[in-house]
Amino acid sequence: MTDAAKQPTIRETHLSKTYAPAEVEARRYAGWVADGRFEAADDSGRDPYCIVIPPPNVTGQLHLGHALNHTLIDAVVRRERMRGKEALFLPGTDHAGIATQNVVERKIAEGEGASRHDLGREAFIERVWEWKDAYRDRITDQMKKIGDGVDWSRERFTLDEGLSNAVQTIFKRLYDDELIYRAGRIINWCPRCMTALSEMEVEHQDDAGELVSMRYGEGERSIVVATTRLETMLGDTAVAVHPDDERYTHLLGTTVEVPFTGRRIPIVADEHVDPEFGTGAVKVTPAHDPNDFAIGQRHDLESILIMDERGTITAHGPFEGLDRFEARSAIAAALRAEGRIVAEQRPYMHAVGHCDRCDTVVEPRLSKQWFVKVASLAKAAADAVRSGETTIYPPEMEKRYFSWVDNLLDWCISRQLWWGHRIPIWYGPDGEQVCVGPGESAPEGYVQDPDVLDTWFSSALWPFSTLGWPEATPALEKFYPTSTLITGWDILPFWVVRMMMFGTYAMGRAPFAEVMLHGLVRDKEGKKMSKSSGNGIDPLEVVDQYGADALRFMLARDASPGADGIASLELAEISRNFCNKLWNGTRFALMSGATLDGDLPAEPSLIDRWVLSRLSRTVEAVDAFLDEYEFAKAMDALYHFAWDDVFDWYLELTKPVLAAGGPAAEATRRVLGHVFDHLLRLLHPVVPFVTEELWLSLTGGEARGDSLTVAPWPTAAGGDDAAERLVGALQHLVVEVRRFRDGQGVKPSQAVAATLTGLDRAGLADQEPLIRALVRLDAPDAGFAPTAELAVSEHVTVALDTSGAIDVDAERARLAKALKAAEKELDGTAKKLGNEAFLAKAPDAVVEKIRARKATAEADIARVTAQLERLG
RNA sequence: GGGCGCUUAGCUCAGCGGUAGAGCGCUGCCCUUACAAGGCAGAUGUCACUGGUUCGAACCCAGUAGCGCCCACCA
Repeated sequence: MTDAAKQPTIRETHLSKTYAPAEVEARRYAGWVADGRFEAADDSGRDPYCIVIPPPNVTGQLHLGHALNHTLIDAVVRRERMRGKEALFLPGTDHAGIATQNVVERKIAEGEGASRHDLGREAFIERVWEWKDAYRDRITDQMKKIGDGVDWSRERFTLDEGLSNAVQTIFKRLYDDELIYRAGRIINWCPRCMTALSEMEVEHQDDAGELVSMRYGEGERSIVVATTRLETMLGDTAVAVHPDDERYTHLLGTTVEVPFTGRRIPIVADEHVDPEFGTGAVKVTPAHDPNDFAIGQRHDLESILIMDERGTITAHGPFEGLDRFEARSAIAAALRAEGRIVAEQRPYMHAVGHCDRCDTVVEPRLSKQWFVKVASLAKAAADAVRSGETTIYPPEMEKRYFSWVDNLLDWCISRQLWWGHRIPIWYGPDGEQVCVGPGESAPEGYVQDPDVLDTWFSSALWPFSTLGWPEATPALEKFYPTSTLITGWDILPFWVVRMMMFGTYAMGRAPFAEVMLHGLVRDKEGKKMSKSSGNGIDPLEVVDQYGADALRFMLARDASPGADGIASLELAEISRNFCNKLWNGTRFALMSGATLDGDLPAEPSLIDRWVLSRLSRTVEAVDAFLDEYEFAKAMDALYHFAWDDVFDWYLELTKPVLAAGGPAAEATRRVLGHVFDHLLRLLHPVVPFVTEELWLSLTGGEARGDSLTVAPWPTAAGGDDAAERLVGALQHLVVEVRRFRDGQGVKPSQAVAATLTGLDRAGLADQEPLIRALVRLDAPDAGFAPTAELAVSEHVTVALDTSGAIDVDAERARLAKALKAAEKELDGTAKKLGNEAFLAKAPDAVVEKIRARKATAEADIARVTAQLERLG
């Protein structure tokens, strides 16, 4: 055969030599939206599949964590759509109360030096809406760039009309059910944000504070207490000791004077006090500490607020007007001057609450706020998981879920902010209060509560408010409960728990069948990415540089339930390379005439049987992994099938077949088309753009209005063990010959004359031309004089003429290594088989396997030894 | 103070009872017309430590050491 004839028939292709993502992505995304590919119908006969987006805050732009979240959701929804479901990925954004108000306030302060109070409530809120509109556009633009297949016609915002109506409806319902109440309690107060917070919005950090012990009272009647918040002494209304603490029994019922205040306070007995800690006596400030508040309730103590909302001391006296921290040191100095300080410990490490939005030290403070009574709601939320109505991935996260729902405190929902859902409570002239439902109005002369709701209150309704609740819409009917929630584990308590509570309450059913909690995105050093550490990567930068598919593949190939993922430009590059490889592999298949015309051959060749078997096994693996949200493993299976089996082996193995032409080539072209068709389908959910572009070229479906977005998801067709075994042997043979050639310094391009014997016994007789082509072994001519003989396997020997002396040392070294490995294997297996206990107790299958391994090792040793002898 | 998890090749991790694996990195050869964003071949590990269970342990159990995270009202 001439050189020219060896070439496969190359067809023209319009595909470029490397994949250029930018143009393809913009065109394809616009096309998908124009064709309504992501729009879900409420009235189709298809089974519903729905995931609601964890609504990004309108505060800013999307970061890599969002990109990860969106990639996983989008991949799942796209796969379900391909599986024939009416699949909905529902988009939207969150008004993010405190966060957004803070950002806009800061912006206005920087730009015009004005505060929100200068503008007034209405004007300020208007400014926030402007901000929101700009950022919402930015976010949706980002979502389009990363390929989110969302139904834009259903986009929602937590403050839009429908959702505000939902908020008001559920508030009223909870209020009427007496699950919302107003009470004066110790709440967490941020003196900078000037609002109440829930426990969840408080971050505890170990700070270096001080522990100061001071003496109240004089002489025998004095008592020493310790505190980390010295300034709160101004509001002390008792000193408490344990009832059984004999050291203080004689002081019970007596009073001591609080320095600087002239106030005399009682010494009381309370079980809460730990006699082991410090002096066993504790100062009690009911207005500024939750424990002290409880003690105050039990002993009917007065609660004295000693600072205002900004943390400035208001208690009359020498410290009035000081900031709480200034007051702390001023009081220490004053007490020291009076000789009342008994001990001072600095630094004293202890947990201090910080505002999770601005990091300011939170001040516990007695305040009248609105609360949700959570007990019954939390129980229903817990039961939904305990009963299996909702399954959490990974299962270990259940513990964390339960530790939240089972220990939930009543939820403080009022915020002293302007940006948010205003509390629908109106107060009458005489302090009457009325809860106003949607469409209702308050009686004449009533004024509305100025506060707004915790932003998570509206987020908690998201899975049903976005579908139209409280109206009984077709969408709600079709898609609730939603299928899966995919979100980061960090918002489990904020969001997941509360959606579970409100979902079971409002709808009578948990909002999700499954909850998949993924991790955070970390950098290559394993550090959490954040703006402040400067290690953040902008997802759009990755898109610009490497393409959206590379971004998505990078994120998905490292994502597992509960586990953090790694991202770096280096990893993005690797993913880009994979996309490019896919591009070129498919391009080659196209040029080789891969076709989807006609059925698969009735009797495929060994190589074709092998690749179809590999494909089927890959489908099985990918399905099993994706069903468990094991994206990393699914991507690994696909990566290796694509790169190792298809690109490295199958395409090489088909080249000679295609070049030879005839019916065999025709058959292989159909298999080639089939394999790429399915490979592209399998990859589409994660790398939608490049696969769509390639698939439409492969199928010619563009003209028919086809799209991979709606192509059926592959199903496994069954494995072929015999084909996998034979091709495995063929691969082994090829690698052995290549190794020899490499060791001998024979150039890959150099053809070498050789004979192959024993292929028939190996079951590979038909594959001789293929093997020769792969390792460049020419048929021997008349003057063939082999210079080396290679026993590559039990059955097959290759004799070849390397045209000259072979490098005996190199070959001997190679063989010696093989011999050593075989001897080690023989040693290990022989030892096992010589062990009576092993033979008696190990399962037969295992014993058989070891016997077979021993036999192989023995054969290898014989073969390699013989070869070494031949070398002399 | 509770709870969860981790420790396997230089790096990031998979394997969770029967031959230690992958990707990247590294070494050598190759511009072989699908792809140099590539191909072929290669090197690399007392699977944290100590005991135990087992015919057999990276894998199960106990303890030790380091690391990470979550929760927490000891003033």
